[in-house]
Amino acid sequence: MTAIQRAKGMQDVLPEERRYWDLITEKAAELAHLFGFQRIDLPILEYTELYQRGVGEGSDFFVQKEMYTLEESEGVTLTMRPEFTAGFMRAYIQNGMSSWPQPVKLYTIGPAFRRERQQAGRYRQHSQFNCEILGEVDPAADVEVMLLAMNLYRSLGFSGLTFQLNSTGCPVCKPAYVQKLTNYLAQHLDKLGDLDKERIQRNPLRVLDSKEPGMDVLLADAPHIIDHLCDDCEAHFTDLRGLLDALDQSYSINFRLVRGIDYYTKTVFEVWAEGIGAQAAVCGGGRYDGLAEDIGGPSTPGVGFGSGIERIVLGMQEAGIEPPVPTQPTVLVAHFGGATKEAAVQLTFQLRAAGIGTRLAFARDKRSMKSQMREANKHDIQTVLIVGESELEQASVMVRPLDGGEQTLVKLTDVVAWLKNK
RNA sequence: GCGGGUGUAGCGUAGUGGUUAACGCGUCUGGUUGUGGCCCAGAAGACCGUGGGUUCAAAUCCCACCACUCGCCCCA
Repeated sequence: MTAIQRAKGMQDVLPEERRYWDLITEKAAELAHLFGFQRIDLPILEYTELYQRGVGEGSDFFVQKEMYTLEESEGVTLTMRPEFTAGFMRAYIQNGMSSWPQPVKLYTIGPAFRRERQQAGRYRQHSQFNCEILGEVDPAADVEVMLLAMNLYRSLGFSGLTFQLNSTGCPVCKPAYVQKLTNYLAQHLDKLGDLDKERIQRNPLRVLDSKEPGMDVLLADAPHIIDHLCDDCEAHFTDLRGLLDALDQSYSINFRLVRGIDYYTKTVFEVWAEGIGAQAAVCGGGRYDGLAEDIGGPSTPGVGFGSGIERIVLGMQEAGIEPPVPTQPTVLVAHFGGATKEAAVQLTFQLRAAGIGTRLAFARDKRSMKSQMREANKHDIQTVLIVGESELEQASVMVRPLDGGEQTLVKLTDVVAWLKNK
């Protein structure tokens, strides 16, 4: 493995693609601030226990196979964050945010790591925009994070977006529902594939988002969780829908939308977009009122979402959305080496100090003017400043516009003003 | 972990058994002495993914492996 090659599942973000990231992160931060969220940054490495507890000891499947874990010292391991929510909650508890004005609304943008086979828009290192409201049970908080996500994709120019909405209940009502679902599925074992039979054992809710053929019909008649919610969850869901309706925000109740982890409660939602392969979801979120206790802290409600930047980029490219190209210098300083090079370097930094984006022609010794002009042309330079010996004798530079205009001799002391008035 | 597709210069491709592997784009240089785009010329750049095998002869046929990619599993 000595090849010069990036590690499996990793991506280089080159300038051409980076401009999508710039636009996304810029819009995300702008919206987050508009909604009253504050940015924080969390460590990439956390003690492994945080994720073990957060996700549940039973889910050791991914703990062993899909997390990057390294040994810190004897018996102590650190894990590269596979997600953000547990880290948010840890930071909330550890920094005493329960004594801040409630609720606490936070967002962050950064990388997360999962050791899985890659698919379209799904990599081992991926970046997420995450928003969380901690310490609030009001369904209006759910609406805030949902609409923040939706507004982001709208402002980026997406069309054909849909909200997928469901409730996953709570420890009061979920177990009974899971039992009802299991019973129903048990009565139709003959219509299930091997994969779904295994899912019944491991996590019956997962049968709901099975991609096996024929499941649409079978699941349509299965018990749906929203018909089996406890009073509290029912009220929360009703309130949430009422608020969305009041906002004229459309959504699809999707009874097959599930979260496999126990700390999720009540609201679960996704935003779907086209053009990102088999994974339609461009964002996933929900309420996690049980998480704080799971990781060993005081009961703290929370709701939020995470959105994969790579998937958004993919969707934008698919939709033909063009982010702006970052501004580059429009002035190039050319020279002939020796004393003219020194003068050219001085002029270049003088222009930059005056706020004029400037590119300096590099040349170890001397370089043909043709070559320097070609360089200017390739970089969409509008004006070339030629620093030659004859010009220097007059304390001037030749100002050569590339749009076909005449070149003129300008005093060194007047160059900045000349360029600014142009 | 399972399955499909693909691997020839930086990028996109041609070449399907026979001399120094081709073309386009890109890069660099030049087309007289200090001036871009277009055009012209030249140069650099590929152990044809890797390793075996078949053959007088392999980029080309066979096998294995690796990588990339898409999907399944899983999805915090």
